[in-house]
Amino acid sequence: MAQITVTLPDGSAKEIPDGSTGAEFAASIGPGLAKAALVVEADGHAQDLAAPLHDGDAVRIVTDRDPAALEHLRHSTAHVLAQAVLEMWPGATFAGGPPIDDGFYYDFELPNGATFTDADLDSIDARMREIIAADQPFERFELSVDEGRALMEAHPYKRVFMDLAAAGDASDGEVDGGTTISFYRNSDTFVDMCRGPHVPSTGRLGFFKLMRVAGAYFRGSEKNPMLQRIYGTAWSSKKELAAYLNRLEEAAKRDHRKLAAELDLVSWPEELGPGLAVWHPKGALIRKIMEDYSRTRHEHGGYEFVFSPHIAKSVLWETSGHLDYYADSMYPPMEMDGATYYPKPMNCPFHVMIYKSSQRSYRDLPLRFFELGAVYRYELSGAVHGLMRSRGFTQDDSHIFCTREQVPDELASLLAFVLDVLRAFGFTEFQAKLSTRPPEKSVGSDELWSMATDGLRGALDAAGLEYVVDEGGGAFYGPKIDVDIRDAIGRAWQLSTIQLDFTLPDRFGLEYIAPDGQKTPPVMIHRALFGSVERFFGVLIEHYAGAFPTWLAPVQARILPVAEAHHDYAHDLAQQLRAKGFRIHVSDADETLGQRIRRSKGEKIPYVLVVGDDDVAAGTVGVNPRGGDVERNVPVGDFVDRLIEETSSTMVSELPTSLPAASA
RNA sequence: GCCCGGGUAGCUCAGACGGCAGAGCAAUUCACUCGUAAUGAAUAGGUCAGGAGUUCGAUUCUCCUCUCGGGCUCCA
Repeated sequence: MAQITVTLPDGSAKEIPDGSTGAEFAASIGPGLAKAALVVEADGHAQDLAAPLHDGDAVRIVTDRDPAALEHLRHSTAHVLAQAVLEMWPGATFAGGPPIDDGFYYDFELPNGATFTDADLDSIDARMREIIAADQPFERFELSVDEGRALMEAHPYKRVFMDLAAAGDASDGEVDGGTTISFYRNSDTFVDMCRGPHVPSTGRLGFFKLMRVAGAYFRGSEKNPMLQRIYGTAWSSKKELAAYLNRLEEAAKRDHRKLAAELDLVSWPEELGPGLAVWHPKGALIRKIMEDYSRTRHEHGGYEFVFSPHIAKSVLWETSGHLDYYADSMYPPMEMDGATYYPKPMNCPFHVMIYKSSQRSYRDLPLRFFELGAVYRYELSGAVHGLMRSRGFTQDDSHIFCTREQVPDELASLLAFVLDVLRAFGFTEFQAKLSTRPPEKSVGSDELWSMATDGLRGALDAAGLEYVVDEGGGAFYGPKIDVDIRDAIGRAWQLSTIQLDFTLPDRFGLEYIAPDGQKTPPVMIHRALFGSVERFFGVLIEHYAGAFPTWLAPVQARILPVAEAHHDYAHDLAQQLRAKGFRIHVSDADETLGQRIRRSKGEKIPYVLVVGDDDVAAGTVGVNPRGGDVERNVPVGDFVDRLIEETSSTMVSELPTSLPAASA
């Protein structure tokens, strides 16, 4: 038999018989590897072990320890899910079922519009485990598009995928080339069109859990029928599965809606309506600290504070373009004195009005307006989510008006400013996203859009921030940079946004007098740093699991007198600490010491101070720090130093008095 | 808005083939005055989300509405 030559990852060449499959190749390397092998990569394309290798392939064996293997495993588990459902619901059809972060899903349509229930998940799970126990091998084969259509005659959604593939649209995947379609069969009763690769057989699977059922539009469009989606998670070991489920529990404990109630921060009374919150004293105090810090930083960073009303006449929103492009998200209008008023969904047009209020010169620029502006957006009822997504929220909104020449420096210093403030709140990891012109619903010339997009790209490069590009994800008036932060348990949250806008200045006829005496349109930069004060607060709650750092904690220390004899000392000490600017509470309630400590710990107060006979005599305190060991007989002065040290970096007197980079 | 699942005391949750609603914590009162995560006793607290229907009788069954959660879509 003729030999072919393949290249191994270490660069060495190996001769194997022509027609050898990946499995035979793996066996020729070593029996241990053959056992661990899931798929091979030939010329960068993962293929399953049953497929033949070709002469000249650069071959790599993917084992179950390889990150890519997890995807194969999840994809294979999705097939097992589909097999189980199709067997259990005769007449059911299926659409797409890809691997995703942490697991997989599969979309189905059940006969007569039937739906899944949670109880179904249990029986589907049981059937899936039977399929896995049967250790069915995954077998790959290829058909032409016509043959494929015939094979999938009972499954219209699959035929849509095939039609898309035949039309050259590979975005829906599961296709080889476009003329030929690959299929995977793992039993007499189940075949799925699929790009693969898969694990060699279903016996390799098993560490999975079906998580939930959900509705999902076919191909993600509201215009398409809604299918029944089943989500699952899958891992390569029992330990990893358990760790994942544990992570979910951990995240649930941090849920800001739960902690907001437990810590008495915010609530959502039914009487107000969905997505509308009231702030309780402790939540409001933290918010005030956040806002004060933000205001001070902005003041030092060369911003000027402005204010604007909550409603404005329709002409403003017509000029801005919001009524043309954003009306779906706006609250309905109010008729008054023969005019039509809308609650504001954005602050921008008001700041534009302030710019327009006088003749501007290039000497005035850049102008940086800042406002904590409440906006109202009619979010779909199914979209509201605690503080993260509400119908009324406060943007820490800034609009910068500058010349085209100033844009690069301004953007660069802006990004640096944003990251610096986020770091002060304890975030250290960032991920940026550059969003470009939307395919529909946008204004402005191509030339302006590409100039604006290049400007943002330059700022990202200057900041040395890694970014991904979201094609078509921009606002209707311009491209944008979004900055995601990563929280303490690794989740990403979208917060800051920087949007470049050549359009609004044009629509409102903004201008400044350039050095040459010509009237010139300024460039406008929209920027939110927290994004929304509400969402940022929600993220902070989850990031810190409610245990706010001392500078943000609503109560920084609670003093507990051991007995009545120590009450005076406790209150004197509290006055002394308050005089230094700290937030101190005394609990001399008629409760045992243990009870009061327990309550204080539940409130996640940074320091519990216990004072008794020893302390009254020596001028000391017993310090019980959050998450630390008790220290007895600490001199009061030492404790004050500790508080000062923990809070000084965010105290107003210590804040930077200029922008952190460029443009000074 | 669409699909699925919930809503019982301030909170966490039991409960009932349809027959006067239950616990723990919290609250209030009394006693206890206490050195590092729950002192004891007593009291009060609910139109079982709202409305309609079926029924002798509905918190329980059916329908509608509101609302919350998980998704889809969207988004700061």
